[in-house]
Amino acid sequence: MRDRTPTRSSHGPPSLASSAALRSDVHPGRPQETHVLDLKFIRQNPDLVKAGAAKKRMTCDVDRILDLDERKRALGQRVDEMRSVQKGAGKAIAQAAAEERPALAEAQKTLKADLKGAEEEQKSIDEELHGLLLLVPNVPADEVPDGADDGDNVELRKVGEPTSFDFEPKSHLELGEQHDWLDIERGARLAGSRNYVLKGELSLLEGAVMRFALDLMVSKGFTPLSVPTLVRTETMVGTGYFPGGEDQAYRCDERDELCLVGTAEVPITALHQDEILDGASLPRKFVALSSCYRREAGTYGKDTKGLYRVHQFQKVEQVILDVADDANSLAQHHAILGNAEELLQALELPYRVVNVCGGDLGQPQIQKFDIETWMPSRGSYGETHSASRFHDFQARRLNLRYRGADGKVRHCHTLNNTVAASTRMLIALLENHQQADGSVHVPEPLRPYLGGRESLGN
RNA sequence: GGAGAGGUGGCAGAGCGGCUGAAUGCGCCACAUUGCUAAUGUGGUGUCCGGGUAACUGGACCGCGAGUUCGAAUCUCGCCCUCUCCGCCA
Repeated sequence: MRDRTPTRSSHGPPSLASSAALRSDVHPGRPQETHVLDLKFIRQNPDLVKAGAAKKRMTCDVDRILDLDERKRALGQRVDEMRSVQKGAGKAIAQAAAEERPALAEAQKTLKADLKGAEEEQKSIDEELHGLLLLVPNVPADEVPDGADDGDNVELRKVGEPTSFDFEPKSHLELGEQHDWLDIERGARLAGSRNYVLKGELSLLEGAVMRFALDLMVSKGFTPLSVPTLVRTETMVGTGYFPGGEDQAYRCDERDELCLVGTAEVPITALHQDEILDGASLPRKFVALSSCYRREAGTYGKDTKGLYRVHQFQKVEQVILDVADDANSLAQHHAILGNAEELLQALELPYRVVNVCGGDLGQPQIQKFDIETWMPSRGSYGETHSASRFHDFQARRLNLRYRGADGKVRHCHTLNNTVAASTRMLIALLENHQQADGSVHVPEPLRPYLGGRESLGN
């Protein structure tokens, strides 16, 4: 018996999706069992898991899981015993005189057949159990407010006031047109709807924001990374996006079992999968700039205008891998939230922070804070950042562990937050910093990245 | 894409059908010893599942999966990955 860290954990997304397609055959190089979750926790706290799912407005068949678990363990004992007998007999045969061997070997055959039958039963139980476990939602933290959808998210604070203008403000689309900064039509011609081309100063501004965000995080001790954005299906499962999020990801065809990531969170968090890190090396803080790809399936007719909802954008993402300590993780959660707030304040943008309610939470997170930045053309705050805390959910799936000072091996805790997502930052910058003549004020920290320019479009 | 080689414990590296969960070295831990450091000696040192309060104990794991066999790290097949050479290419 080992480590019984009394922590929660779990797995899997809400929609049933194609979990069949995600089975062992798609997980090369790793034993199927490893990224399955903490069955022990579910066994010991079934009601907590059920209540957690209910809070997230999700369903999961805990009773079926417990039933399978019990059968699995009983069967496991039987199989272990049979194998023990088989091993003993095998050794006896090895030592027996040559002429006695055929008879002894013959006697082993029935045991072998029984064993095989039991193993097959074991396998089918494992498969069903594994599939169900992948779908168990992580138990939300106590700090998560109750609620059904984003309308029930709780505002924690508002920083700055919605920008007021003494002229009729333009939308980022209008500004883009005025300065020939944005070509939506040709973007669509090149790549379909929800695609765009940034031109001239706007393209430079994008680069400036991304670089500023990256430098800000590096100055805070985060290690910059350049990571693959095309990853294995396995990596998507490990980070909790699959099963359930298949429709949101672009996938390569059968020649390459790869997916385009929707965020650098995926490759960064999975960087140390299957490793046992030295606890003294934690926390590991990473930041990466990457392209992000989102299919936006099921959003037809929603946010169809402009840069708000697009298929591809650039994003600087921060990720922390840390020890399994709830209080510490909560503190880190607030820290990464603070990092993003610092960026918004430096860019002189008004925003608010909300504590996402249970019903608006995904299956992997135990808590999420969203930052919404004021967007004049929407007349409201629009989501620009999302800070998530996962407990050991992702680490379990990724088999990401560390050895603590006490010598014990535990799963890490993982957290991540946006630092800056290009398109939504551009909307906020353009619209909040526009002047009466259509020029755009450049916040001080961005100027070094724009050759010292104090404003664009003039 | 073509041709070879290979994937074994934290690392290096043996093993090539039973006595191997795995030699040996390094690293690490403990104890001993030397006036500190270094050196030396002895012992220990993987992960996962299950049973037991515990000491302890059954089983699995030598890239992954399937197969042959009474028995596989060792043989066969499929897959993944790495390295070298050639070709192609930003």
